[in-house]
Amino acid sequence: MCYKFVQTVFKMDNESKKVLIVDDESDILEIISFNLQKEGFTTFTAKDGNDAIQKAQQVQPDLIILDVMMPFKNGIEVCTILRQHPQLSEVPIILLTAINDEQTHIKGLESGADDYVNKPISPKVLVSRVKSLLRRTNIINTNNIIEIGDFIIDSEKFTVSYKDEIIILAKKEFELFRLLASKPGRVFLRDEILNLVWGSEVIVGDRTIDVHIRKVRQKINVDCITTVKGVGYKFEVL
Amino acid sequence: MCYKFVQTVFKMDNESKKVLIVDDESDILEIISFNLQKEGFTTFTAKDGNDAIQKAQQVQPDLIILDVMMPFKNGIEVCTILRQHPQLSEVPIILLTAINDEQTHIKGLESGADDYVNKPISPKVLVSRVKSLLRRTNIINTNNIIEIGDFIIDSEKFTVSYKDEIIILAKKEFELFRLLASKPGRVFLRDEILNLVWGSEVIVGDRTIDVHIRKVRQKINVDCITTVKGVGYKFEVL
DNA sequence: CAAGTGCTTAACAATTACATAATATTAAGA
DNA sequence: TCTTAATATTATGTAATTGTTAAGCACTTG
Repeated sequence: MCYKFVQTVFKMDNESKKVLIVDDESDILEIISFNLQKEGFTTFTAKDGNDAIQKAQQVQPDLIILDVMMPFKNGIEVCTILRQHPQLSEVPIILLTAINDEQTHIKGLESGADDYVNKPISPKVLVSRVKSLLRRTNIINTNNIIEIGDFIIDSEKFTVSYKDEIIILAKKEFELFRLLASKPGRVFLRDEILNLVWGSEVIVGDRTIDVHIRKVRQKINVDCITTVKGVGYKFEVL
Repeated sequence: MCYKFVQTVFKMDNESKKVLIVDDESDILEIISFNLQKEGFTTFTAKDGNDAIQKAQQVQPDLIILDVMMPFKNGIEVCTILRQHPQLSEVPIILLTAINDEQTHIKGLESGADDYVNKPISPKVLVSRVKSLLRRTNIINTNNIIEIGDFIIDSEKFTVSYKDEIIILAKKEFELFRLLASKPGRVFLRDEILNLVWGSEVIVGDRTIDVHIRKVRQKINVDCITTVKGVGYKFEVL
């Protein structure tokens, strides 16, 4: 039996993704934060370039939104610095730029930004770009196929298959199964499962997990999810 | 991360990309040609609108740079004509416009241009825009023929056929279908679809995607587009 | 200018995922 | 074996998501 899996699978869906927003205007920080949180993202803010770099190191965000026009260090400078940082050089960055500012767009992309959004900001556009960029980068730099035992879990295709048979799981079921299978043998506490699949802000009853486990077990129809009473669940290949 | 990746792929790719430059001032033709060639592009030139259309048919360029102010036919007229041309309707077009000429910008985008660059031209800006636009259009496999299952999707002819039967799709329908079919099995999020088919600055209602999916399904009349609830859509050959 | 096409939206229907409640079952300690 | 806490199972209502249809608008074409 072969064990191929990736660590980044850990942070699963939007629910648990961290976004750092950097702007000197607090109104804008609020608007963006609000809209991203509404979509299940966890947000952090910084109000200038230096602050941004510090916060980025602390929280290790999954994506950074950077205003270009800022005091002390502007967005492009921050971007350049981040790209040279050992732990942050890979973080996707979206720049907020004034419309029609060609020079800035180019400098931005050259300094390593992945995308830019024009001001004035449409929250809908921004959220859409964030999701799209996260998915794009995720697909490019992580192996989204977990192969374990006779199971193949393909996040790109959103499918699970067992010995060439395709099993159709609903969104939550899929995420739950993928989480457990991402670290075979490891026990996930009920709290961990809640955080990673449902997100930290969402409050759901305890029985909800059980019910989803039940559905997965039913659909998978292979005895591979073990209950650890009083603790949680784990995935095991037989 | 994905930046580095794209960059390297690019330099290998540029060699083969053909760019047609249209302007009545020969100095400008030279400057642009020189700078694009330096980056590995193959360039062609035309000095007025009629010439442009003729050359475009001959060389089938991957991208066209069009000056707006030209004798005989201006850039916007040329753009409109190209957009109706069977083989050239999908070629990315960059307009060169006088700065601050909002009316022209608007007309330009309405006539089907993909981007515009203000005069006086900065070669660096222009080259960067060319790359960026090519990258954008490249994601969706333009200029290629996708053959998948019994489908043949021809981006040049703008046609889809299924088992020798030709299916006529409207522009958006075609682009939507092509996007899904370009990566069979892969789920495209609704946000990804919006960004890649409608463009990131456009805001359309949520039901718009559904309606287009419906139309494609109806016209295709083969069950090959699967809904993944809460996630997006995917194309699958059966 | 009438007819046609493509696109978007609104309104409503249909479907499905999900959370919860209620009850049953299991497992471990006394 | 009994007790109890934890989990399993089932059923059900509802909220969220998608499907469908038709209508309106802008633009094109004959």
